[in-house]
Amino acid sequence: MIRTQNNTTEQCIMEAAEALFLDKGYARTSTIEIARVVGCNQTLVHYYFRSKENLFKQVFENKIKSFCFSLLEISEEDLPFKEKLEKRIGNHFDMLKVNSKLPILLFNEVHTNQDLARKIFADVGHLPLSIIAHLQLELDVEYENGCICKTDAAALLFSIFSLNVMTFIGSPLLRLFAENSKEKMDAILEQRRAENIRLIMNSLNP
Amino acid sequence: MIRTQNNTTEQCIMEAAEALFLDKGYARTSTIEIARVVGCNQTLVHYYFRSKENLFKQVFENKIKSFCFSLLEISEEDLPFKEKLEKRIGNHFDMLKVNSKLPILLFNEVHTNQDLARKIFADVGHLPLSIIAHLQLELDVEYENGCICKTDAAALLFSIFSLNVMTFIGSPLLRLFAENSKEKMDAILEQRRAENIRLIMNSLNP
DNA sequence: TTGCGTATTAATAGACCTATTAAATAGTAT
DNA sequence: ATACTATTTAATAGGTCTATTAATACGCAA
Repeated sequence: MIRTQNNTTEQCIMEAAEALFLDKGYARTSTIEIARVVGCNQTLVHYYFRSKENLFKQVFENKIKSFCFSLLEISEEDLPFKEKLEKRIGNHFDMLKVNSKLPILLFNEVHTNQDLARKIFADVGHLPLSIIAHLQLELDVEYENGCICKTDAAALLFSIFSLNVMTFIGSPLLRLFAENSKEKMDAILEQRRAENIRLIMNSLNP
Repeated sequence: MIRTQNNTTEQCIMEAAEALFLDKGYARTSTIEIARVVGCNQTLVHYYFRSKENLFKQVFENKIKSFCFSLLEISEEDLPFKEKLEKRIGNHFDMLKVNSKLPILLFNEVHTNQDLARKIFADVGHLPLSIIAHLQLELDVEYENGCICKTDAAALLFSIFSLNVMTFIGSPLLRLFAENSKEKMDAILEQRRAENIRLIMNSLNP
């Protein structure tokens, strides 16, 4: 058995599985291939994780949580509302940048594999409506003070989510403009980050 | 053989294939299942289309073209720039609404099945940069006239694309708010349509 | 060393999938 | 009817996949 790290076999399997699932999706990734990457027998994948589905759930459980809630987390800092929001949008973008292949994977499973999706998101639980309500309160205060226009919290969050997530789901399109240069691609992503923030902040103007 | 329409078998296969591909993705759809839906022998799928890949390409060839270029088509009407743009965003949204499952299917294939993606998009050809350049000219004129802020055409198109497409890729999220009511879901989509237009038009303000 | 639990392997059952082949049937023109 | 073509079917080769089973190697405590 050849291991890439000095990790346990179990960890190696999870790492290989994560990379392959992100690259090729759930359906196109086989336990045999995961084992091949790790350099172990395919039986071990089932020995440690019992089933492919279970492996998937264990690998992405935490990532899914942070993916779902990263936009909703309340920042601790006591900054003016608009600065806090700008930071929040940027943080969300940055989180996506280090998990750039996660959105398409998750949304594809949700759309095409309802069964798996239900099992996965059962653990994640329901949307924390209280947090959205909290943001709504903040927005209402800003509105009363004439700082922003009347704004629906859920709609605002979905707009932020759309712009940020689509940057990475649509990355093949952006790559057409990057001409295979990693530097150009990074520059384009930076532009998108700034543009997404600008678009949202602009939309709040009274 | 049971046919749902008085179409030819070939058409029935294409229709069933389209529905199944959109529902379950390429990898999870089998030619056997397509045949089962049509009510014919699985061999017929290969008789008419030679391979699953070929069937996929034939089924989606036209839809892919319109998906790629719908945002780029130049409207014939001679309206003021801003009205033309508003219409364009709305038209793009409406096109997506009647093909709501197409975006996740296509982006998933592009991300997870480079091979198929290359074959598909070879036919679609390259981005018509000339059209983007044409939009840039219009934007520059508007800017000179002080009607809008300095705006990059490609960035603007990507923002519109992001907001509109993500409405449908992210529809499972929106559904959480619709509480299984078709009417509520339609209302939410209408809100998103208006909100996407508002966001983009707002972003152009000088 | 023996014994025992853990880790690993080979072998394989049982499904399902794509694609091909050869044969049967339906349809149509002569 | 006959012959020819188009359509449809059954059978199956050949592949891959998930998961299980039984056997082997390893590590370590007694």
